Amino acid sequence: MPRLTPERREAKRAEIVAAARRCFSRDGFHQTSMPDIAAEAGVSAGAPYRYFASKEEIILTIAGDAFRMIFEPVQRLAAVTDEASIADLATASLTALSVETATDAAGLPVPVEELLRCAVQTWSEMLRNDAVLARATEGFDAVCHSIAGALRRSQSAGAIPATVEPEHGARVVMGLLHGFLLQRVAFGLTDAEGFTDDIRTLLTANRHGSHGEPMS
Amino acid sequence: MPRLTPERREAKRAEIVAAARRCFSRDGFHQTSMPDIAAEAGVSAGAPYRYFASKEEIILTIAGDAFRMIFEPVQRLAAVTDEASIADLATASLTALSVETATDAAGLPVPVEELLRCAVQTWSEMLRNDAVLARATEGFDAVCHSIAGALRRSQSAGAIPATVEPEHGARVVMGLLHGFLLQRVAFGLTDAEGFTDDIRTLLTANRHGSHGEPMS
Amino acid sequence: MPRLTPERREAKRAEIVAAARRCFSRDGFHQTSMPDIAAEAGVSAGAPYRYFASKEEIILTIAGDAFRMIFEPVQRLAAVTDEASIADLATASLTALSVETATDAAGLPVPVEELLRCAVQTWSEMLRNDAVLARATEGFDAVCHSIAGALRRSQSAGAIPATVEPEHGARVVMGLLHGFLLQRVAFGLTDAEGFTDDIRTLLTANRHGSHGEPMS
Amino acid sequence: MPRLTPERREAKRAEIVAAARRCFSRDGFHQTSMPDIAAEAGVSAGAPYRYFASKEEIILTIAGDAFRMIFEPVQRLAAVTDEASIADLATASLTALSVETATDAAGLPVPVEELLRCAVQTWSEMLRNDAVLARATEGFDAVCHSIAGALRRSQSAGAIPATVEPEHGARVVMGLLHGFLLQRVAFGLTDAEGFTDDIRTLLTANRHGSHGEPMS
DNA sequence: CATGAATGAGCATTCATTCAT
DNA sequence: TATGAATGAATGCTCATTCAT
Repeated sequence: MPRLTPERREAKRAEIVAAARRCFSRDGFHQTSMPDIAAEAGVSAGAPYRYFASKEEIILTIAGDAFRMIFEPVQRLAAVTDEASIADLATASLTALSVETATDAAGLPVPVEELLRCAVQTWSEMLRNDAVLARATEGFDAVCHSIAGALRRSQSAGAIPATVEPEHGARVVMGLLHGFLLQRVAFGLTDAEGFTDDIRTLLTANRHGSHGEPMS
Repeated sequence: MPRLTPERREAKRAEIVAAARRCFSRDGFHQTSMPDIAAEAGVSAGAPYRYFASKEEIILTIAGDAFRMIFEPVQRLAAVTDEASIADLATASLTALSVETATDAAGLPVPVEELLRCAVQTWSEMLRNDAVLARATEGFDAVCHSIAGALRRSQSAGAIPATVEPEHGARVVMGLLHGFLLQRVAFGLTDAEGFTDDIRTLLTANRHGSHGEPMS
Repeated sequence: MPRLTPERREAKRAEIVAAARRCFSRDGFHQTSMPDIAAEAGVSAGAPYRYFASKEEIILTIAGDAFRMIFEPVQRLAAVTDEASIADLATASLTALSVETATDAAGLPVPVEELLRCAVQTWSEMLRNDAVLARATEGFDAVCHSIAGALRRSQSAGAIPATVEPEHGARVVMGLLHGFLLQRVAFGLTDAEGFTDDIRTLLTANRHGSHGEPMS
Repeated sequence: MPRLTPERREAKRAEIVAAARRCFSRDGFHQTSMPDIAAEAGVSAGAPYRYFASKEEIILTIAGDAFRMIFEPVQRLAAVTDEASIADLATASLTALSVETATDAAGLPVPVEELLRCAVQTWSEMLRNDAVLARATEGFDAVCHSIAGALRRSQSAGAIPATVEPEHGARVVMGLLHGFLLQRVAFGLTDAEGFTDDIRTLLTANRHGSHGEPMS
C-alpha cells in the first residue's frame, strides 16, 4: 500500500524532469550536477534516485522527451498532409517549431527553447551513449517515416515530383529542420520567416511558372 | 634541452591537438580528461600545459579548427561559383564534406569523421561557452558570407530566382549542410548521394518547366 | 542519514577544526593537504568541504580562533585592572599565556602550544592574505584597546606615569607578548619567569626610590 | 678552468638571492615557485639549481641573511654600548630597524621592508624546518649575547639595576624588537617613535626620581 | 656552463551515488 | 518513504626538479 499514490509519484517525477531540463538547458548535461537538479526541484539530494537509477537515465528521459515534443507537431502535420509541396511541409514544420511553449506528457507547458537546447546537447550525447542514440534514432526514424508518408501522398496527388525518393526527401526536410533548429539556438538566428520564405522560393518558384528567370 | 625550434614546437603542439581530437571524437569533451589526452599523445600529464593554458583552450582550438577544416572546401567552392544553381552549390558542398580526410594547418591529414564528431560537440559547447560561441559564429558568418556571394553571382547569371534573399539562401544552404552533417555522424546516414539527389530534384525540377520531371 | 542536529553538526565541525589545528601546528598551513586534515579527523576526503568552503576558510577560522583564545585571558585581565603597573599587566598577561590548555568556543580543551604555533604562522599569512589580515588586525585592535583602557585607569590611579600614551603603551605590552610568544614557540624559550621577572625589575625598580627593589 | 670567474659566479648567485627575496617578500615562501624566482632574476628555470641544491636552500640562505642584516646594526650598537640604560639600548635598536635600506654581504642595498617580511615568514618556517631553526637560533643567540654583554657593562657602570639578569634582559629587549618588527610589517604600525617614546618613559621615569616626569 | 622542455607526483576540489536514520 | 550526510574516486592543474642538448 504505497503512501504515494501513483499520481503523486508521477507528478514528482515530472517535477524532477522539469528541474533537470531547466538545469540542462541552462548549464549543459555535464555542468549540471545531481545536487543541482535536486536543488532546482526543491527536493533532497537522494530523491532523484528514487525515480531514476542514475543521471544518465535522466538524460535519456529528457533526450527522448525533447525529440518527441519538438517533432510532435511535425508528425501531426505530416499525418494529415495530402497534397502539400515539400515547401509547404517544410514551412509548416518550421512554423511548428516556432511556438513558445510545448506540452509535456503530463500536460504541463515546457518552453520550446529549453527543449531545443536539450536537443542540441543530445546530439553530442548520441555520439557516445548508445541508449541515447537508440532513443533518438527511434524518434528520428518515426518522424522521417511520417514525412515520407506525406511525401508519398503528395506525390500521388502530383504536388511533388515523382522522382523524389520519399525516404530521401524526408531526410532533406529533416535536415532543414535540424539545420534551422541549430541556427536558432546556437547561432541566435531566430528569424524563421526569412528561412522559410527562401525555402519556399527555392522549391516552388517554378510551380508558378516563371520566377527563376534571370533577373537582371 | 635547449630551445625547441618553432617548427618542432608547432609539430608537438599539433600532435597534442591531434591526440585531443581523437579523444574528444571518441569520448566527448567532458568525458575526456587531460591525462587521457596526454596519454594519447604519449607525453606526460603536465606536457599539454606547456602548449595550452587550459583544457578549455584545447577545446577552443579544436572547435575552431574543426569548423575551418570542414567548411574550407565549401568556401573555396563558393568563391569560384558563378553560375551554379542552389542545387549545384548544395550538392557540391555536400560532396566536399564526403571526403575521408582533411588537411590541417600543418599539412597533416585529419579524418573528417573526427572533425564532424567534434563539430557536433562544439554545438553543445556553444550554448554555454562564450569563447567557443564567438569562434564558431565567426566561422559560420564567414561561410554564410561566401555562400551569399556565390548566390548573388548566380542571381546575376540568372541561375537562381531574383526573389531569393542571398543571406537567407545562404542560411538555407548551411542548414542543409549542418543537417546532413548531423545525420551522417549522429544518425549514421552516410549516404550523401540520396540526400543530394533529392535536393537537386526538389530544387531544379521546375527549371525544366514543370515539377515532376526527371532531373538528370 | 537524516538531518544532523545543529549540536552534532557543530561538534563535527569542531573536530575538523581540531584536526586541522593539529596538522597546521605540526606541519604548517601549506605543508598540510586537505586529505591530511581529513585523515587526521578520521573522515573522508570530501567531508571537510561540507563544513568549510575551502582550505582558506579553515585557515581563516583557525587564525581567528587562535588569536581569540590566546588573548582572551589577557583581555579579561585588562578589563578588571584598575591600579596595576605596566609590569603587573605584562607579567599577568605573560603568565596567562603560560597555561597548558585553553578552551575553545565549544568548551573543548586545546593545547596552547598548538594555538601559539598557529598564531606564528598566521603572521606570515597576514602578509598576503587580506582576509586573515583583517581578522587578525581586528583581534589585535581589540586587545590593544582593552590594554589601553587598563593603562588609562592605572594612570588615573597613579600607578603609571601620566606621560605614557595609553595606545602606545598598549603596543609596547603587545610587543612584549608577541615577542615572548615567538621566543617560546620558535626559539624554544619556555621560561616565562625569567622574562617576566626582568620586565618587572626594569619597569618597577625605581618606583620605590631605587632600582632593584621589590615593588609590592 | 671555469669560464665563470668566482666573482661573476658570486654576483649571479647574489642576483638570484635578491630575486628570490623580492618574490618571497611579495608572495611568500610557498606561493613563490622556482620558475617565479628564475623569471624575476631573468635567468633560465634551471639556473638557480646551479647555485642552490633546492628551494629549501634558497629559503635557508635568505632566512639567515635576513636575520643577519636586520640585527647587524643592533649588534654593532651593543658592542660599543657601555653605559646605556635598557631604554637607550632598545630605543637605539628600534631606530636602527627604521632605516630604509640595509646592505648585503656583497655590499648591495636591500630594502629593509623585504628583510622584515622575509623574517616574519622565517618564523613560520622555523617551526618545521630544522635547518632554518638552527640558523635562526644561532643568529638569535648571537644577538642576545651581544645585548647581554652590553647589559652587563651597563650594570657595571650602574646604568641599570644589578638585579637584572643580563640574559633575561637581553630576551626582553629582543622581545620588544621582534614585537615591534611584527607590528610594523604585519599590522602596518610603522610609527616607531610612539613605541620607543613609551619604552623610554616606562623604563626611565623612575631614574629621575619619580614617574610621570617628562623624559626628553 | 646554460638552457628550458619534460616529468610526474601532488594538490584542492567536485560530485555521482549510497544508505543510516 | 524521504532525507541529506558521507563517501572516495576522479579531475584539472601546478611545480620542484632533472637532464638532453
